[in-house]
Amino acid sequence: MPKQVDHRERREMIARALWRVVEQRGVTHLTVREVAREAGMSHGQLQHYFASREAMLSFAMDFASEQTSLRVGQGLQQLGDRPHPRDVLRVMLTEMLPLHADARATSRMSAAFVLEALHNENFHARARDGMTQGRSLVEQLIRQAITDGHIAPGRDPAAEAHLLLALTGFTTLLELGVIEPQEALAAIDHHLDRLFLRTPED
Amino acid sequence: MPKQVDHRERREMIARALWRVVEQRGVTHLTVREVAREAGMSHGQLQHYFASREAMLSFAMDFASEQTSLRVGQGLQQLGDRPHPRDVLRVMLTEMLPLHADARATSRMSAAFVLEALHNENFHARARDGMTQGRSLVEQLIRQAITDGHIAPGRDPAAEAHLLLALTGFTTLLELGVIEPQEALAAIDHHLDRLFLRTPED
DNA sequence: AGGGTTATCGGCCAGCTGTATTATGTCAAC
DNA sequence: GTTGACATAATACAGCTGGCCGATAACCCT
Repeated sequence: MPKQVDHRERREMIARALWRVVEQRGVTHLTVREVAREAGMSHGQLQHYFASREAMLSFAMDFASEQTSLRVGQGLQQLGDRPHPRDVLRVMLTEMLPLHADARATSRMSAAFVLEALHNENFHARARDGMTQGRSLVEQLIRQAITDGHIAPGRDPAAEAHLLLALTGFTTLLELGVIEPQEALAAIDHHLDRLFLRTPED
Repeated sequence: MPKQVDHRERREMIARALWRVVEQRGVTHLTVREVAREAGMSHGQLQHYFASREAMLSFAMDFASEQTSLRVGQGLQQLGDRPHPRDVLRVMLTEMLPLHADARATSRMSAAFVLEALHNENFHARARDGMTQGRSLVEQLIRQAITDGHIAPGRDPAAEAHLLLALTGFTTLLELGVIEPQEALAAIDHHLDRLFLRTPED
């Protein structure tokens, strides 16, 4: 029944199957055949949508980034107009940590991707650029917050941005069950509480 | 010339070869044959020292933990008697981050190990226990520092311990070249500066 | 209605994987 | 000097890997 098919949609479907394989069975089981099985198709069919394993991985990773950005965007939208920068940072952090099913899938993809990126020039550049962009974003947000009087002027925007990004280190602790989600959230709130000044309008 | 051979020594030599493979070529190239080649022996010989691939990985990981602990211990020794808890935490953090060759090797091993541990019950328990132990250590250190007046009594020891452990998240930023080592160190010092009180005897 | 495109399937391949087995060489003890 | 344990090497093997190709079928357009 080969109707005309939406390739983009099919690829996303395959990418989600790939995420499930990574999440449920681990990177070592990330093979073309296994992904095809998870997606409910033959590996011949899968090759019709991805010419190579690398192309499949590449798409799945980009898609994971997109979906994470999307979740962050949705979280920000719920904060309404002119949200407090503290809440903005909190949304960004919590959506990047494996605190719920969607985030866990993309988080594991990201971890596996980074590990491979260290020995793949193509992947490396993209991972690096993505993170550098995030770093600039956070730093700019902090600068603005200082200007707006939400953060003490003495704080170093670069160092504070680095510290916030480093908090993605909670990922490992959460995944291994060393700490519970609410403990991670409490620690993040502690950190943000000390970063931001208590201003009257809050 | 099969003299009597120190098995432990041989295994450590193989483990270091395994680290080099992981560091230089990536986890995907972590195969019995590749490790044997890196160690300069036939894969038949390697099998004489490790009955299975899993046994080899297991040993290499334990050995990485040991060596990391050793480096931390050496760093602490250089601080002399009764070191300031701030310096103790700084040594622990800096030895866990990929800031020099030895640390980078064990750090990458650890990252690969965690990723696999999520789907291997044996590995999972050991990774979890190791981190839980580290968590307790840091938390106890903070409690003592509060008692000794180095940290404000209002601080939550658990949350502060979690934040410090989360700073291992610098690993990813460093490995990808998003930030430079001195930037990570500066951020860590910023954090420690705010955690500890300035006491007269310092 | 028919020709061209697209979709799907199944099997094939060379290469690599971890493991098991066998053969050969080398030492120490009796 | 023979025996037995140990060390090393080489090979065999079944299974899986990613990539490739041909067959078949379903659709679209003219």
